[in-house]
Amino acid sequence: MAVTGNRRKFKREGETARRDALIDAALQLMAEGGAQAATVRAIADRAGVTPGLIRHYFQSKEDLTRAAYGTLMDRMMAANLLVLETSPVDPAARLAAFVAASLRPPVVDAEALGLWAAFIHKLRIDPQIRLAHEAAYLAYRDRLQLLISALPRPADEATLRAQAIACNAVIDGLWLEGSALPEAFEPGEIPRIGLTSVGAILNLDLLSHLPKALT
Amino acid sequence: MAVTGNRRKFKREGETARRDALIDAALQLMAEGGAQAATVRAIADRAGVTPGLIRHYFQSKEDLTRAAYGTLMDRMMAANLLVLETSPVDPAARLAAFVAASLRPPVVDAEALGLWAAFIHKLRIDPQIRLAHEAAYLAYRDRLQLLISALPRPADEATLRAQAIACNAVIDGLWLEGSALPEAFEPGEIPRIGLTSVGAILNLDLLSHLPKALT
DNA sequence: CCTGCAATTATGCAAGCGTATAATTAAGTC
DNA sequence: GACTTAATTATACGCTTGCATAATTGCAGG
Repeated sequence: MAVTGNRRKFKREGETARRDALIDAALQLMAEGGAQAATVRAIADRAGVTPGLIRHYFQSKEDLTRAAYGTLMDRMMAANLLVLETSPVDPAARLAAFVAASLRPPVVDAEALGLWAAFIHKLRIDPQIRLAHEAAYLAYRDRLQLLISALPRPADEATLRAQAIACNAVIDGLWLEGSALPEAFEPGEIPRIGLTSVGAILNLDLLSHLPKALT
Repeated sequence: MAVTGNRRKFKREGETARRDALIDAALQLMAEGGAQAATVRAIADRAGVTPGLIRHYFQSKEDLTRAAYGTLMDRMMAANLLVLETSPVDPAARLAAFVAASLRPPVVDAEALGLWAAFIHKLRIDPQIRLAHEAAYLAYRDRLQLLISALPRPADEATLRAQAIACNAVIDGLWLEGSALPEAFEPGEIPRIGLTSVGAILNLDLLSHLPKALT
């Protein structure tokens, strides 16, 4: 990297910029090569700094990892909200758009799956990460349940919960398989099956309610 | 471990026994702590041997890892077959039993999920592991499709495929969430929702066809 | 009994890991 | 422009990793 003489020149950046850069680098590396690829040296290298700087902004590598997971969850949550903001008002169409968006790139993506897998075993060990994961999962499911409850029809709380869990499961399962084995599916097959299945679970036709974003 | 004097006594075992022991140890460790926990020393320690022996039975640690994944896939496949052998003859009841078995311990289990996650990123890198994964996934899905096609009703190939993918996705999604966050669900809720959802996708009542293995 | 061979252990090495600490330097302040 | 301070780099330490190699030892066939 940029070295003149034998000591590296550098520019001072704001704290948040550097923290973000380090977190980004860590997430990228974990997505590409799992947790083992995100070493302090590799992270620093990708962020364009030297390893020691990590310890200046984070108490430990574990601390950086936790911060990275939090950032990841925040981003996913924000992406979901964005989809809802730019989606129709008709309840069925809203739900269809939400489901379809969850079953396409960049959500369905091999690296996204890799990133998720890299954190899985930390869930069981680190209570802080576990809490963040639980909150994110429930937030997504609750959003789904809200979309379902907005449909024009009667529904009690218990079936709403069960339907939200079921729809969430279809989406997660398709996300998982589509990300792990993209070539095992035809183009557009995953969103289509997702809409059909969610529709079957909720007993309504979602495919016809999807805006022209479909292919 | 058992040491007398300063050199460790040992017993000679058959080749397959030692290989199995090493593979078992590797899988256990990966399930508990991810790929990073399965070091050659930890594996050898759990298998009750010294690290050097690994290189006597496997060309490298990567070689052992590949063998471990193959063994894992074989076991899962065998477990699925066993469920089918001890299940009823009525098509709907058979399908119900198969689905329910996939949504209970020991299939739904935090360590099983951890094991799966530990291999995920190797899928993208190692073609051998990727092929094994693809074969196992398609085998499971084909089995599911066969169970669906045995149901007493007309169905063309295309809808059969779509339904198999959808049912597989529900099962995978519920497996994933039930394994990652067991306390987010009531006892028995996951198999019940699984049967209901698969039933909704296939347009039939599976819950009433389940043998008394339900709780 | 003993002899030979393969299974197993012991030892060591080079590389990479996370972390601690000291030396530098960019940039704001007066 | 000297002075200060925090951001950044440089260096080093102890530990762990996968792997290679040499030294042992259990065990089967004479």
